[in-house]
Amino acid sequence: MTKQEITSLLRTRGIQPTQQRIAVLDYLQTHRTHPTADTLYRALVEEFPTFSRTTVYNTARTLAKAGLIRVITIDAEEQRFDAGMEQHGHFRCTDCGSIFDFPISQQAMQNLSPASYTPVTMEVYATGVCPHCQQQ
Amino acid sequence: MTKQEITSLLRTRGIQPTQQRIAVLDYLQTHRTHPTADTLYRALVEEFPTFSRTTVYNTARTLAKAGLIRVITIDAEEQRFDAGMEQHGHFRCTDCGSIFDFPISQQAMQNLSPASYTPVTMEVYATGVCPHCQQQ
DNA sequence: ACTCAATTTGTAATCAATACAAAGTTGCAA
DNA sequence: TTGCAACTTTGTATTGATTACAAATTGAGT
Repeated sequence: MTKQEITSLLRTRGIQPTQQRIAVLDYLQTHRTHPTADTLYRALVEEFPTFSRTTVYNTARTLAKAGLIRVITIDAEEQRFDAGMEQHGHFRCTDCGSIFDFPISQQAMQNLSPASYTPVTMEVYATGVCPHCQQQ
Repeated sequence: MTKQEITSLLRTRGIQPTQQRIAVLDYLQTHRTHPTADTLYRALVEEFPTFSRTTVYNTARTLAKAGLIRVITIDAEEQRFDAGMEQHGHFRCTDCGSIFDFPISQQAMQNLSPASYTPVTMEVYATGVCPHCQQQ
């Protein structure tokens, strides 16, 4: 997605397309690494010398509320952000700490939905050792 | 589960059945309310006047490592504990903050499992407004 | 009882996240 | 363009859950 497209996307959601917001969403769309707030800050302060950690949190909350990103709490330590809005699960390696996406079929996801509630969001978190670390 | 049963359960897992550990596991098995560390502390300090918050965390980690309880991170704020080891998902109401269990069929859970990883644990978190809050 | 290791406990420290107010920016109307 | 009001960003101070740590206590085996 180009910055132009991000700008109009934000506008359609009623969010002022500020430089910082565009940069954060752009970064998350480009880097599907589920970064923490700190990682995001360190990356973007290069581009915006006055960038602030508070802005990361403010922006993330704004984008999450608008359904443009999701907040991942698979790691109890700190929250992570993901611009991948299509259906998928997250796998965290207990060895290297990396977080990987894995596909979940539409059918499998629908089967999960609890009968007595009407969930707005649904997250699937798996934990174990990733293939790479298993080889070690 | 009686305290006797909890005691031998701990023994079979190679965990010293101390008063505090028995009390924590007993509380979690009796109260399926997904309490926070603080809630657990306030409840148990009544019984053990010298009870400490640190013990809550120590004990929880020990029990979780042994597979006797699970740590729930559906709420980014603070972690919660659950002695329900059978298969189920968690629903958090964004209004009242309560967390409810909901059933997940064996089949549905197996369908989730990612092909490229071998997960050790799997959590399903749903968020929305619970029936009770929807009536308001 | 005695001893050594495991556990508990209280306090201090850590650190992610938030509160807040000042400074900066943007949109809009005249 | 100018000015104003609302919104955003930013830096600092604060909060609050969790962990580190060392002293005190408990427990198991001899």
